[in-house]
Amino acid sequence: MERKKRTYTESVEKLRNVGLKPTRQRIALANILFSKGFRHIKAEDLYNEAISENIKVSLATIYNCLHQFTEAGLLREIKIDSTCSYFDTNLEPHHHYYFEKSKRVEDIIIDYKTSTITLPEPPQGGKIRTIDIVARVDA
Amino acid sequence: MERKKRTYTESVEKLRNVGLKPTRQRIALANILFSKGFRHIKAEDLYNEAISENIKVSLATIYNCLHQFTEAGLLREIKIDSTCSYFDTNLEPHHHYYFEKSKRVEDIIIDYKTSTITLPEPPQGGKIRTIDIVARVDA
DNA sequence: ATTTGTGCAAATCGTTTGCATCTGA
DNA sequence: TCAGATGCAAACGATTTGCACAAAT
Repeated sequence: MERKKRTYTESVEKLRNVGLKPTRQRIALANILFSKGFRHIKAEDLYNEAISENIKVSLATIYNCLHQFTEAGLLREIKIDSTCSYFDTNLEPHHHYYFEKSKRVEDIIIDYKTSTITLPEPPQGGKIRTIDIVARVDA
Repeated sequence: MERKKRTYTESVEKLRNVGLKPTRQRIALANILFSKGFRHIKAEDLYNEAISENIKVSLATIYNCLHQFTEAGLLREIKIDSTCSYFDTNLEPHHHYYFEKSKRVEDIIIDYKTSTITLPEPPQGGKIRTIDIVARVDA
């Protein structure tokens, strides 16, 4: 009970900090997303999890929130599979394993002591926003 | 005329080599894909290009062929954007710039003299099939 | 002749949108 | 109060599927 209350307060704070009004649904989703370690989650999964916790929320709101959280810098969207989007709660620079059979995503922490990537300048003077590395695993 | 005929024959050969029956549509699509340098193409684009060259083909066949070509090792599918798939005619190991505004894809040839990537072992004993590197450019 | 490919239209799937209703400050 | 959030169902766009017809060997 105490723990639950603390999680709730933390979610409210987190939302306020990024300028999002702490509504029932946003608080509940933030609780799910941020209270038990790093996660890679699909909209559908988050929806099911919310429903199974008796949170009254629609799929449209799930999508809205995921995008709002991403824009606010609470999540990072990862594009791995053309059939669906994943959202990552780990904001630190890191990369991913993608298990193609189980469609699961897992973090890779690259050791930059033994890794260097040198890219040529992008043509047309654009700035590189991110570099995504995905190791696709046959499992 | 002579050049056209040679391209045609080459496409027929190429299809036979990978065990695909050289039908009108497959030959025509192979001509488009493989006769003018490396390309990154979407199903829709290939369809439009085919139509504008008066090739009688349906979108369903475009998808069939792209997948058959990919399985046969003539193309490589690249997953960059969750809204659509790209197919790359360059089979050499290389990576990509993705211009997010124009949704264009361009090759990066990484210089492995100055780049090394060391990944930890994938968990669960799966084998790494490919490593995809996408530099997302704000242009 | 027999196998294989193709076209079409309908179905599917993840995601987005429009709009009426509700909620939080 | 009242801007902003939510729910619902319908719209969407890329891709796939089922099945009758056509083409390649």
